[in-house]
Amino acid sequence: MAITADLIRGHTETIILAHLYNSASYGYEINKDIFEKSGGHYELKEATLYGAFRRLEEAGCIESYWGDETTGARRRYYRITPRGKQFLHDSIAEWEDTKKLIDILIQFEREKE
Amino acid sequence: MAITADLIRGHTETIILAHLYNSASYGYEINKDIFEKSGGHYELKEATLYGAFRRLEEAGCIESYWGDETTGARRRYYRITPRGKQFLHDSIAEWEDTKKLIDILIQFEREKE
DNA sequence: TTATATACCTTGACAGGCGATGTATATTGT
DNA sequence: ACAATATACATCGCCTGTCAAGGTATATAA
Repeated sequence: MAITADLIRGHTETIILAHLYNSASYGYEINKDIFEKSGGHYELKEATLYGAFRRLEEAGCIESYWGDETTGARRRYYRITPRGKQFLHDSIAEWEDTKKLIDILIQFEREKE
Repeated sequence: MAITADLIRGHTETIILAHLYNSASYGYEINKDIFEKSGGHYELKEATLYGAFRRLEEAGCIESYWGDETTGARRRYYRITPRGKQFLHDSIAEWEDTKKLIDILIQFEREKE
């Protein structure tokens, strides 16, 4: 039942912050980048994406502003804040710890053959 | 905000199945094992544990039976089924994929210094 | 003029995890 | 004798992140 998407739960914000680290971007583009970066294996659902933006902005990890496009659909850009960078560093450190922990916990003694 | 426990979400069933792979056990003991195996860094909450047992049993991944203790509190033992072993193998394969995917998605271009 | 791509956003439901609480038995300390 | 602790089970209601579905609007290609 559990598909990959289920295991990514909790990493959405980290993924977004990593994409914003060096340049501001907007929802649609971020999601396309993630899709390509994942080799077409993963893509955020829009509701998940915008939910994460809201939480990150409330937490002061990102700031948003409207782009000045004169043509095409309007875009809301997001830029990462110093707090967001700190949060990203902490999240990645936590991920490294969690990875090790899960690897230990799912070890099992294989039956002798 | 996201603490380690949040990132373990979705792995509870895999962790339990790994612990049951070679020998049946019961809730309290499994949780103690996990606590020790994690070096005291992680422990399942009881509600989480028993909820996972229920789901795993409904899915046919484990079977339960009462122990025959003549003293002390009764124990409900769980043993893994062939279906559970299959599920475990699949979950671990999925975890390996997910690990790689997340590692790719949280990469970011570090600023030049 | 219809479809597709770009781009935003919200609502309601679901599922896993958690805090709190409850039950019962056995052992250890005072 | 009594309290505290450890063992061992289980449930209830809440919280939170995710998702399916739906909605709005602009520009371009068929």
